[in-house]
Amino acid sequence: MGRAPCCEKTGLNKGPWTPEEDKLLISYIQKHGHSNWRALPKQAGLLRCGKSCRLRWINYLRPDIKRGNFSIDEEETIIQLHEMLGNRWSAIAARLPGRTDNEIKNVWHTHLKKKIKQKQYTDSSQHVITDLEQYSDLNVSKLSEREKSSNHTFTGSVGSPAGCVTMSPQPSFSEQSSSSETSVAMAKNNLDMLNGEVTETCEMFPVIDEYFWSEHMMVELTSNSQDESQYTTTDVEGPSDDDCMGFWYNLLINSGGFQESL
DNA sequence: AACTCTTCCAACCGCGCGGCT
DNA sequence: GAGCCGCGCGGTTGGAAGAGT
Repeated sequence: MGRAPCCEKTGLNKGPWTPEEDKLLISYIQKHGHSNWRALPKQAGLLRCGKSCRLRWINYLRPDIKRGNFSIDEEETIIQLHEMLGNRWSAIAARLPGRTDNEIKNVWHTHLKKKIKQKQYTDSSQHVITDLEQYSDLNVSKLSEREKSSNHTFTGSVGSPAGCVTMSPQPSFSEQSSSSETSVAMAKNNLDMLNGEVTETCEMFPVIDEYFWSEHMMVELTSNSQDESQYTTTDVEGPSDDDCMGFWYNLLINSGGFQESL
């Protein structure tokens, strides 16, 4: 049996707060404070659960909330604090007066993460190509053969072992090796997989994508991969399809892969 | 103008922790 | 020590708004 719900759900409002509800909550807290969130909605005449009231107050109605866009300084502070503290949003919020953990979390996921990825992409793209040069026997034509024989399309992230259909949870960039070992290991795993030495799902090798250029960069290698138009990207945040394809070609050309196809 | 896609953010959900009995 | 309860946290989601076609 699971844990009992935090409040009686039936008959309670959910979703966006109305101005009337806001008024009720503000005036109640101004008069009585919020010593007991669970009892508060009833006493304030609100058809909400205590948890919802607390969230509304903390994230939106509190008088010391600073609204509006984050300044550059605030963004840099968040990035620095995130490096130190990780996803401890409340701890980060405690160091940014007027900002809430929820707001910081949202800003991180919508703006800052991309910003960092973009920077890391610029910084790291060159060494990955160099690493793959060392693994120039990665022969992607084997992939085409396997695709033909298995009659299906391999889909994988750039940098992940080819044919890796199931994406495993990704370590954060800080947890990944930033050295050449990672990309060489990935390239080796590609080859091993093509040689049938590993299974098609892979758990151990991190992909470049998450903190490399975008969160969900996927490159589909279709069975007739000679056709340039068959390289497509989906759910891309960041570089355009053209950018991705250019980069992908660079990887293959530099690593000696796809020479037959090209 | 109409439709689709993407982005953003307020709000929800489930879990863990600590205090109390 | 066990069980309950309330609170706080972090992850996730739904839908509105904006951008693109």
